[in-house]
This record gives sequence, structure tokens and C-alpha cells, in this order.
Amino acid sequence: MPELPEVETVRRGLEPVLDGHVLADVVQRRPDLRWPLPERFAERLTGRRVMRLRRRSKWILIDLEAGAEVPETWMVHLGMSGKMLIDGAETADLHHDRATPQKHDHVVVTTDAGARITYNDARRFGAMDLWPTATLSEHPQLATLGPEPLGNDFNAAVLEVAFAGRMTPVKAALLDQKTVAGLGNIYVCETLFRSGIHPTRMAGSISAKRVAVLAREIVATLGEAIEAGGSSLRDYRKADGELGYFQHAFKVYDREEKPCVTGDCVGEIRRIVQSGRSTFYCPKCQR
DNA sequence: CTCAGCTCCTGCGGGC
DNA sequence: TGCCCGCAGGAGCTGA
Repeated sequence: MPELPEVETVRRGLEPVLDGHVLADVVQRRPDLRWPLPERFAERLTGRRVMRLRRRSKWILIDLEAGAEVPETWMVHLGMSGKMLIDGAETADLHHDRATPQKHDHVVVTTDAGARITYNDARRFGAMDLWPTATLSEHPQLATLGPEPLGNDFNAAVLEVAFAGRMTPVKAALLDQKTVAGLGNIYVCETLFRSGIHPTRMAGSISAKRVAVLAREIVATLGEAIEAGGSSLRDYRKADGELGYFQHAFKVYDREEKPCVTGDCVGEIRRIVQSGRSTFYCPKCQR
């Protein structure tokens, strides 16, 4: 499910319950997610204080105070179906209640303030790791990532260089986390639509001017989605304690055969499959 | 090296 | 109602 905006929303939702708090109790309910969890995972998290929550691409990075060892970072990737659910002392009004674990609840953390954070992941494409904070950028999953689209290292020129010579559809190039980090299937479709670029166009063949539009739309689209996530976060307690899922109106994603939303466009959204994944686009607006 | 296709896993919705 | 199929927001691996 989650792409960069959803992951950022989850990070922001976790912040008030985790930041500055001690992980008083950690329960690991199976040995692996996508990969085996690190040795003595629960034991190594237990008793450590959270110093900061960061995000890199689709990874949530939870910096921990040094325990018996050096400062380490608890890394969390939600994969396709990973969810973070919060309940406990401060959310006793929730009908959502994890007192007894439910199906696919894999990791359960209780803080010193009595908040309970449950990681639930049906498809188990998610991942967790524990890595020294000082060398985090060398972690195998982080080392190859491209620039953070909402960071200072991303702009039109950078995207142009990344596209240069790429004889692959721009859709695939944008899904490649080495090009830009954090985009997934939905936001690639949306940004290409907003940029008027056809998804099958070869990345290396797009003019500098149009790459600049694309870079700008990537930043704008992600920013707006995070904003939408933030507003949903403010009343997530009314829902079910599940972080990161929010209503967002997509212009093309999952709108096959629906009318194009562009003002005077009479076209309808089309769905094609590119490298095994659905692409949605307007054949009239995107060239 | 680059790229397309397959793969992991479970759940859900549509068609019959 | 139940069964079967295709599909799902990620991304690593394989082999051409």
C-alpha cells in the first residue's frame, strides 16, 4: 500500500507516541517478515529510548539511544500491506483494541507511557532491521536509493541526468528507486498525468523542458498528498487507530474507463500493463 | 550494465 | 453460498 506520503503520514502518527519514550516491552510473534528479523530483535529493542523518528524513501527510521551497544536505528518498511496500529492508555476510547493479538500482528511494542504499537502485515512484504545509526546510509537497502524527492538533492537537472540514455519507459524509470526514492505505482501514474507525459515514452527521450515539469509535479503531488495525510491524521482516532490510510482523490489511478478530469478533455482513462503492473493514463492529455 | 519477467505472501472482489 | 481467478499501493532476483 504505502508510498512516500503514506509512510510519512505513519511516521508523523508514530512520533507523539514514540518520540522520547522508552520501548518498555517488545513482542516478536514470528521469526521473519520479508526477511528474517535480526538476531535477538525484541531483546535488543527492549528498554531503549527513542531519540528521533526519520524517514528515508519508504523506510521509517527510528533512532534509539545506545543501550549496552552503540546507538542503533530500528528500520521499518511497510511493504504492500504493512500497517501500524496504535492503542493503549491514551486511546482507550478506541473500539480498535489489540489487547489480544489479531491475525498477522507480527510485532507489538508497548512504551513506558502504556501506548501499544502493533505492526500488522498480511502479505509480509514488509521488513524490519536494526542497524548502527552512524552508518545507516551504508545499509544495503538504503545505499542504492536515489535522491529524496522532497529533499534538497532533487531537482529538474538531477532528474534529467537520471533519465539520460535510459531506454526504458518513463513509468518504469520512475518506479526504480534509484532514479527517485519513494514513488510507487499510484504516484508515478499521477505525476505523469499531471505532467502530460505518456507512460510508455522512453525516459531518455523526454525534453529537458518536460523533465523539468515532471520534477516539479513530483514535488507538488507528494507534498499535497502528505498534506492530505496530515489532515486525516488529526482525527485518526475517530477511525480505528490505523495510521497512514487516508482518502485521497486520484486523477487517473484506478479510474479505468472513467472520464478524464482535465477541463475540456473528452477522453477516458485507459489502463495498460507495464512490467507486470497497471498503468493508468489519459491517452489525450499524455503524449 | 540494463531491462523485462517472475517471485514472495495473503486477502478481496467479481464472475460463474 | 462457494469456488476460482485476477489483482493488489514493493522490490529483489534471475537470465537474456
